[in-house]
This record gives sequence, structure tokens and C-alpha cells, in this order.
Amino acid sequence: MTVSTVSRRVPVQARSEQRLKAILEAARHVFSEVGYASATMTEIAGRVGVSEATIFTYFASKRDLCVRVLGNWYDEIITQVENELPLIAGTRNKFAYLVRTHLYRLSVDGTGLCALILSEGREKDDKFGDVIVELQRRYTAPMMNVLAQGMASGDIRGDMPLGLLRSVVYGPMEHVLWDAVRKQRAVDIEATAASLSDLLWQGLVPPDAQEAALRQLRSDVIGAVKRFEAAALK
Amino acid sequence: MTVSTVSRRVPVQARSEQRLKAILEAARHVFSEVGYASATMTEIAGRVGVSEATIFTYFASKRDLCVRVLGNWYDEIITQVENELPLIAGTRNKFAYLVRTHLYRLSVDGTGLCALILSEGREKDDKFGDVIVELQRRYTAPMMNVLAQGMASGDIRGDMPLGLLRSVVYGPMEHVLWDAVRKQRAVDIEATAASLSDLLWQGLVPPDAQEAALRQLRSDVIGAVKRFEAAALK
Amino acid sequence: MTVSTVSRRVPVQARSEQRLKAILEAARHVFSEVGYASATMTEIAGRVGVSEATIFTYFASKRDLCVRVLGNWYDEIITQVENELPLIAGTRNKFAYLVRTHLYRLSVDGTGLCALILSEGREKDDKFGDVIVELQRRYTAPMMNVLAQGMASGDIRGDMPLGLLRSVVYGPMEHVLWDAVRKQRAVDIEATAASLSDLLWQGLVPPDAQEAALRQLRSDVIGAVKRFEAAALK
Amino acid sequence: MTVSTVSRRVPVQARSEQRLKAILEAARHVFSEVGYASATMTEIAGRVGVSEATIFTYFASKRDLCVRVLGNWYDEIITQVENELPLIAGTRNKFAYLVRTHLYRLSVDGTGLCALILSEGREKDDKFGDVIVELQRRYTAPMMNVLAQGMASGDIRGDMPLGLLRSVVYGPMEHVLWDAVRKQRAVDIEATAASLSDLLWQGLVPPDAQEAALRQLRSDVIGAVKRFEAAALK
DNA sequence: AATGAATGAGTCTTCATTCAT
DNA sequence: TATGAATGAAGACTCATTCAT
Repeated sequence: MTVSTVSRRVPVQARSEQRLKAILEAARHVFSEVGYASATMTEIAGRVGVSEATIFTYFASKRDLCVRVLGNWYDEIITQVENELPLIAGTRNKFAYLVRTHLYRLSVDGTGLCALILSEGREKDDKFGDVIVELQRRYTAPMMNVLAQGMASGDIRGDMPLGLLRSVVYGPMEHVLWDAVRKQRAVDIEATAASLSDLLWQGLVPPDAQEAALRQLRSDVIGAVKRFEAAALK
Repeated sequence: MTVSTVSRRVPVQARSEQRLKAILEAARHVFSEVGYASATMTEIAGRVGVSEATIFTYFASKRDLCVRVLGNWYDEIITQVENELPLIAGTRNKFAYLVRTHLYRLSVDGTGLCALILSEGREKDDKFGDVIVELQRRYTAPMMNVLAQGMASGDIRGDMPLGLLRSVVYGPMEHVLWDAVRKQRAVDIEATAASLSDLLWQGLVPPDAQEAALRQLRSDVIGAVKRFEAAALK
Repeated sequence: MTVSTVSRRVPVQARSEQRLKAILEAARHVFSEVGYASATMTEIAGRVGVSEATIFTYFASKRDLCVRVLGNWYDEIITQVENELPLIAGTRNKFAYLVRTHLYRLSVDGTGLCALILSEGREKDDKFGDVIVELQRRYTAPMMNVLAQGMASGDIRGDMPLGLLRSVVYGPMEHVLWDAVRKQRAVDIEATAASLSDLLWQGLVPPDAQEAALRQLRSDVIGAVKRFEAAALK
Repeated sequence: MTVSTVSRRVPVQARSEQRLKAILEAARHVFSEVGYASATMTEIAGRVGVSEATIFTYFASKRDLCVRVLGNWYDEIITQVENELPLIAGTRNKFAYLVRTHLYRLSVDGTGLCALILSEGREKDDKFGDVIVELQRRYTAPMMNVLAQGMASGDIRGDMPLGLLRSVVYGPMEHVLWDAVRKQRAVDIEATAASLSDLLWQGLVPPDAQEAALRQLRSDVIGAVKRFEAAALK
């Protein structure tokens, strides 16, 4: 039997559950604020009020801690969306819901994490491996489905790659929030979400089909009304 | 060079001028590739082929070097835009030009710098402070002008804050490029620029045309209803 | 148990006795496998299936545990030898028995312990101090007696210090086993023991026989020369 | 171009050459005294009178430093042996020379290194890889050649594997020296070398061939003398 | 002007040991 | 008696920065 490098068992008692949460929360904030490379275990430990060694009792490494922080964040929001989205009808409404939810989530605690994901996710040595990629995929899946279905049904223009649409949707939201953080200003989530939904949807809608559809609709109504009038006057 | 915080005498001879440029260039690449925190003076010095100490002859600190790198990058593109933009007529054309130029610039050497700005520009200790905010402001000024003038002329919808429009424009581009970097794929700049210009512009355009159509439709329906009521009462 | 430095009350119940043995056994293996410095209480505790704190209920410190492990190991083999050796007759046979037993013991679980003794027994701060020296002395006593008696009886050459003979006997065995461990090969204990006994014994035997032969030869030659000279002068 | 992890260039100036030697020497002592695992860079740096960081300017890692220490040690003695051995004639004389040299070298500064080699060389994760194995092979090559040639020429018994003979030769020497270190006593190298050479050689010589050869020789001489006498008297 | 050399201040991580329960 | 939890002390290693030459 070889000597195995057993990392100590993670504490599981009631009391330590709280500590674990505290560490995760502190870590979430620190990673958010300064990014992975600049975040230090010392800082995180200091915020929780424990020694650095204690953190290593709960997490195997800085990397592990970060992965768990990200995982938690994703899990929370993924769960929420998976529960609420099915209750909403209509492509346009689903779209607006996803925009609003994303914006809200990011604004609460995610801006930094998002930056983290984006900037650390590209390291060559894939420090976080496919963990992030997979989480990201799961997280954006609902939006991608909405967009894909919209394309299929003709609600959304089909002349651009889906990946580009994703960037068009998520890019502005991240940008808005970074801007806010950088300028230390609060964001009016509801107003911003409404505006973005509106503007982006208008961009996503098929360019001519839009007017065509309106014209068609109007002629239909007019036709119907005329037929009705004719019938009524008879 | 916009901002500088040099504490030592900068050499002014011809040879030194070249060296300074070489250092800036190497630093730009390194910062781009690995971010501020992970970039090392050793690596930069190594690429230039000088000792680390030499860099400190030209720059007071790593921070200073980075600020100068960013400043240079901004200066280059700002200069380019200030020269070329006036030659282009039409809000829509100017908009497309700016999108294309931004995308092109970022894709060449700016993605990493962009990440740098976004992830380092938020540090608690205000490492780069307002330097970046100011540079960013100057850089986006032309686009902001185009958008503002578009609003004034009625080419662009006026029902949303200008800052939001900026996010709508720049957000997707950054997103697209990070995506590309993360997936190690090249971006077809021209195609992407065209698509983004198209889609975004459609979103930016005042929804008047649509509203007009809708208003017309509504008045049609209302008229029909009135006539129907009249007929029914007859 | 020979030496102990326990500072806490050792449990005396039946259950505890077993646990103590289990800890000692696990510790023996771990120390064997990786040496004192690299052995961890976590690993030992893990193998026993108890918490690290429990070990400290039985042993005052890692050092104490290690000393006890070594003491136990020595005790076992010393007891065995003290029981079996008297049953064997003849210096040569006793010698072979001790070689075989030592080799066998070391190969079973002692190589690592041996390394432990050799490499840790030298520390500046006298980590194990004279404990090991004393154990070692007791352990080698039987062999030393055999050698001393052999010398007295003329079976073994008396022209070298006893201590040197000890090295000649134990050195090769340790060397053989380390070689085996390093090369990850099993040792044929019986064959090796036989070969070593044979070779070493031949070296240990008084060189008298050979000297006698040589002396004879020399006198023969001298005699011949004299006769030759006499003949030549004739 | 990827960011390469360039370790800083090793200093090469005259002044630093001395420092390098000083570090190597201090390291040799420390590793000797406490083994690889227990040796600390702090201790080594302290002895040289420099900061820990300085050592890392010269050596990439603790492992690297240790490998260099070992390499140096081996190189010195290998060079010496390769120069001197050819000047010595006769298997027996070469053997004695190698024993004496090994003993002398070890006693000067190698005991600890030897322990290091033996105890660290067996780690599973082959911390030092084949480096040590190869050095060890080169170092023992001359002795192995002498033994092999002795076997071929019948000077040495051929009924045992060469590897075992190596252990028989080197084992006692290491044992003698460890004993000395452990007991803090000096060794009389010359006397010990002579004794060991004598005793070991006697063990190595073919068991019966020895006496047979002597008998043969004597009869040859006797025969020759008789024939000579007969001729002379005629 | 350039740099070889050195280092102080951290960084992550490990682990024997303690103690309240 | 046993242990979950916590931690102080230390260890290898990094790197921006300084300074004499």
C-alpha cells in the first residue's frame, strides 16, 4: 500500500457548516474584487476571522476554493432559472425574463465573478480546466434555447451565428455592470433590464419580416373588418 | 503619451528611444497575454533582451509601465480614429466604421489589454485609479459623439441614456473577442463587424417606424369598431 | 517496550490496547515507507481509522511515536533471537543464523526503519538521541558475542577490531536491501543469506591456513636457493 | 509566443562564482547533516550569510540545489579515480586502492551525502529521477570493472552475482563511517582501509582455487628447482 | 546608460499539536 | 475516551525593486 496524499476530511458539523459558508462568501467577494491572481488566502481568512490554515481545512487549495465559489454561484442562478423560466410564455417574454434575471444576479454579487470567469477562463494552463466552460454552458443554455427557438419560429433573425447573438445579449449587460462598478454607481436594474430587452429585441427581430408582418396583420384586420362591415350592413 | 508617472530621468538619445519602444511593446504583449498580476518584469525584460534593472531606468514601477502601455495603446487608436472618422459621412457609416475599427484593434493586440482594464481597473487600492477611466472616456468619445448626434438628428432612438447605448455597442464586441480567445479561435473581423453593425443599428434606430405602423393599425381598428358600433346601433 | 516518553495517561482497557497496537503498526509502516520527516500523523491516523487527535492520546508526540515504533521493532527481533540462538551450535552456524535472520527481518518491514535509523539517528538536535544507539547495541549484541567467541576460539581472525567486523557483517546486508528497494526488486533472502554467510565467513576466518602455505613456499624457495648457491660455489 | 517561465540567469561573474561555491558547500553540509527532507533553505542561506532569495538566484529549486551538490561530489571523486586508477597494476592492488579512496572520500564529507543518496534515492516519486542512479553507476563503475575482470581472470570467485559483491564491498565502508558519525569518533582511514581490503579480498577470492593455486605454485617451484638442481649437479 | 547581484515582503501550502466537547 | 475543528510556525518559492559598479 502506498502512502496516499489524503487531504483532511472536510468538516461537516453544524457549526462548521456556517464557517464553510462564511469562507465561501468572503472568497466570493475577494475573488470578485481583485481577481484570482491578486486574491490572497490571507485576505480571505482575515475577512472570515480565521487563520489561513483553517481555510485549507475546508478547501484543498486556492484553486479549489475558487472553483467552488464559481460553482456555487452558477448553481444558485441555474436552479432559479430552471424553476422560473418554464412558467413564462412567449419567446419575447422569456427573453426579457432572462435578461432581467441575469442583470439582477450579476448586480448583486456577480460582476466580479463574471470578470473572473472571463479573464481567468482564458489562461493557457487552463487553471480551472473545463469546469468553468461547462458551468458557463449550462448557465447560458436557457438563453441559447430561447434564441434558437426564436430563430426556428422566425421570431429572431436567422442570418447570424447563434454565438454572435449570445455575445450581443450578454455583452451589454456585463458592460453596463462593469461601468457601474468602475464608476461606483448603482444601477437601476429594472429600468436597465427593460431598456436592454427592448433595444436588443428590436435588434434581434428579423429586419424585414417585422414590417412585413405588421403590414400583413393590418391588411388582415382591414380585410376582416371590411367583410364584417359588408355582412353587417347587408 | 498621455499619463506618465516617471520618477527618473528618461534617456533621450536615439538608442534609448528605441529601447523604450521595445520595452513598451514587449510589455504590451506580456500584459495582454497574462494580465497584470501574472506578468513579470523578468519576462518582459527577457523579451526585450535587457536586464530587469534596465526597465526600471525607464519606468518607475511595474504599475507605471502598465499605465504607459495602456496610454500608448489608447493614444494610437485615438489618433487613428481622430484622423479617419471625419472622412466618413453619415451617422450610420460612422457607426459602422467605429465598430469595425474597435473590433479590429482589439483583435490585434487589445483583447488582453481589455481584460486588463476591466479586471485591474477595479482594484480596491485604486492601482490605476482614474487613469483608466479618463483614457476610456477619451477613447469612447468619438462613438459617444456619433451616438449623441444620431440622437439629435433622430437617427437614433432617444429614449435611453447614452451610457446604456455605449454598453450596448462595446459590450458585444468585448464579449465576442473573449469568446474567441477562450476558444482559441480566430474571429472573422469583417464579417463580425458587419453583422454587429447591422444588428446593433437596427436596435438603436428609433422604433418610430414600427410605432407609426402600430398607431396606424390601432386607428384602423378603432375606426372600424366605431363604424361597426354605428352600424349596430342603426 | 524499552524506551518510552509518554506524558499522558495511557489507556489500559482492552479496547485501547488494541488501538495502541494498531497505531504502532500503522506508524511502523508509514515511517518505513517514507521516512520520519515525510511521514504525517494524518496518514498514520487515516490508516488506523482514527482521528489524529486520538494518536496524541496515546503518544506524546510524533517523535515519541517513532521511538516507540523503533523500540518495538527491536524488541521483537531481539526476543526472537534470544530464544532461537541458543538452540544453534557452532560459531559458523550461529553466524549464518544471525545473518539470515537479520536479512529476513529487514526485508519484511525493516528496510525503511533501517533507513530511518541511519538517516534520522544523526540529527544535530539529537532528535532520537542515544535511544537508537542503545537499541542498536542491544540488537547487535548476539552477533557481537558470536564474533567475540569466534575470536576467542580461533575460528575468527583476531587481528581486527570487533567493531570493524560488525560493519563487515551488517554493512553488506543493509546495502543489499537498499539496492533491492531502490530497484524495486524482491530479494531471494535464502540465497542471499547463504551467499553472504559463505563469503563473509571466508573473509572472517583467520588467514592462518594461507599464511602457513605461503610460509612453507617461502622456506622451500629459500632452501632451494641456498642449495643452488652451494652447488654454484662448488 | 507564449510566456515562458524563464528562471533568472545564473550569475557568472568572478565574485559570484565564490558565492556559488559557498552555497554549494553550505548545502552539502546541511544536506549531509539532516537529509533532504529536513534540510531547509533558511538554514543553508543562513550559513552562507545571504537571504533565501539569493539561493534561488543560483539554483532553481531545492531539488536542483541538491542534485548539483550530489553531482559535484560525484564528479570530484570520479575524476580522481579515473586519473589514478590506470596507474595501478594488479587486480588486488586496484581493489585496495578503490577501497581506500572510497573510504577516504566518504570520511571527508560524504557520509551524509551517502545517506542522502541511499535514503532519498528510493523515494517513489523519484524526486531525483535517474540522476542519482546514473551518477552512482558511473561512480561504482571502476570497482565493478575490477570485480568483473577479477572474476574473468579467476582472481575472484564467480559463484555470486556481481551486484552482491558490490554490496559486500561498499556496505561495510558505509557502515563503518556511519558508525563513526553516530558515535562521534574519528576513523583511522588507513588502518581501516587496509583491514577491510584484506578481509574482503580474502572473502572474495575463490574458496578452493586459492589453496589449489598455492599448491600448484609450490609444486611448480619445487619441480623447477629440482630440475634446476639436477641440471646444475650434472 | 546598463546591469549583475541581492533581497524584503509576501504567497500558497503543510502539519504537529491543542482543546472544548 | 475520542475527536472535530482550529491554528502557529514553518517551508519552498516568487518577484518588484534597489544599488554599487
